[in-house]
Amino acid sequence: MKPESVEFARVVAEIVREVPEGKVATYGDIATLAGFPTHARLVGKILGSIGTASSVPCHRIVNAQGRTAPHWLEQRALLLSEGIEFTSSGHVDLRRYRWVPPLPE
DNA sequence: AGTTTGACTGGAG
DNA sequence: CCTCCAGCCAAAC
Repeated sequence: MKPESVEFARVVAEIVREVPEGKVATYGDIATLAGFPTHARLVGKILGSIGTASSVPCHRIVNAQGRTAPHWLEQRALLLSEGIEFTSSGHVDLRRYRWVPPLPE
């Protein structure tokens, strides 16, 4: 099997779980933090395989444009309930809500 | 082993 | 703001 794929999926879940309420992260960010900057699409696939029932707040993950997933209509409502504001065109204001991981001094 | 697909990205029209 | 296009890379067929 491929330990890399399993590890990647595991790390992605770990990172997404660290995203605080009221904040969002992009697929590219998660992929980069996981150690694979070029696998943004894989992040989406993994989150999809995880499912919303998981302890991973996958609804806080949006694309680099601050837009919600095209095939997941409920996501927008979830973000709104966490206090995240959307612009008139329906995208998250990344300028204010993008999550920045805690830096180790 | 070749082709298609995708919860992406950034730029162009 | 919207849609389309090309680049990207691993998983699924």
